[in-house]
Amino acid sequence: MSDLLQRLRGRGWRMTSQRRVVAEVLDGDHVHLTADEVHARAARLLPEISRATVYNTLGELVSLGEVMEVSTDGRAKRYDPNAHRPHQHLVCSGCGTVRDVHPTGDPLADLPAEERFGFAVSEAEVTYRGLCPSCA
Amino acid sequence: MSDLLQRLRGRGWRMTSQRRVVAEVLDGDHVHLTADEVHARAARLLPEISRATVYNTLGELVSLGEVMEVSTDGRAKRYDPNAHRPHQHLVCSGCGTVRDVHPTGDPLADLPAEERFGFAVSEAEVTYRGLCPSCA
DNA sequence: TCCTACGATGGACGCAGTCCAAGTCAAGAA
DNA sequence: TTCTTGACTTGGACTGCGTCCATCGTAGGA
Repeated sequence: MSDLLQRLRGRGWRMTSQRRVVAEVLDGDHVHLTADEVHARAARLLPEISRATVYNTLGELVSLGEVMEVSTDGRAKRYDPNAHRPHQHLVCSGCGTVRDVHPTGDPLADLPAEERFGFAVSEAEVTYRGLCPSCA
Repeated sequence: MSDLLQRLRGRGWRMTSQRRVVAEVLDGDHVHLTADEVHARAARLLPEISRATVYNTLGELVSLGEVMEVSTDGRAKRYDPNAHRPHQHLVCSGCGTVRDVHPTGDPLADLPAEERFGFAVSEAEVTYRGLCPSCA
């Protein structure tokens, strides 16, 4: 059983086959899937799983901090299982694929106090855009 | 007549009352309105304007580079009339309001070649998140 | 003034996501 | 092991945001 499932059990999750399958799909390869893609992959393992359950489970994983929600364009949100190591995203303007990247430097340091307008700024999200090798 | 309308006319736009009104709404105060908000304000000036027209006009303004599309959360896109001076956005996690900010430093410089994975990276979008004074 | 191609209209449609009432079942209690 | 119960799942309806399309209207050149 994966680390993820163990952590979830430790947090008092009732372990159902649906939740196990969703966690397994996310844990698999570190791609950034949409909810529908997660549903499609989960359904290959557990044909009767419903969309609502996938949405519920993803939402719980996000609020537990186990998964990151990424909205790169105005379309479907993507789910990033790599929530424990801070990182930013590189998005292909052609095909929409998303890669994790680890820039040097802290964008928060680039925002001087007089540009914060009294906000309590807590995080900076950076999205790099460009064309991936196959789209270029 | 505003600069915006003059530029549009110079680009061969057919000047209709609908387009004039949408441009006027965006040119007004530099808030970041959703398409629906633009429609509502436009309808105060021209009651019969349709949603489709507002969406079309906003789309054209974006592709002409006169307006920026900002999607801060997974919900409705917002339209930023300040497209000529490069800037980033500061979003309140409480109420969702968006402010333009001008950070020092270039986030592109923080992404080393070995983190670009062969992508032709052309831009970096930074979203700062935090609580605004009234939400804190 | 007339013509016509570009733009506006509004209603249907599609996708992403949420909600809800009813049914199911994981896991602790006995 | 079986019972019990409340947490979880289901699927279908619904909402919000955005797009599409056939038809109608009109800006602006001839």
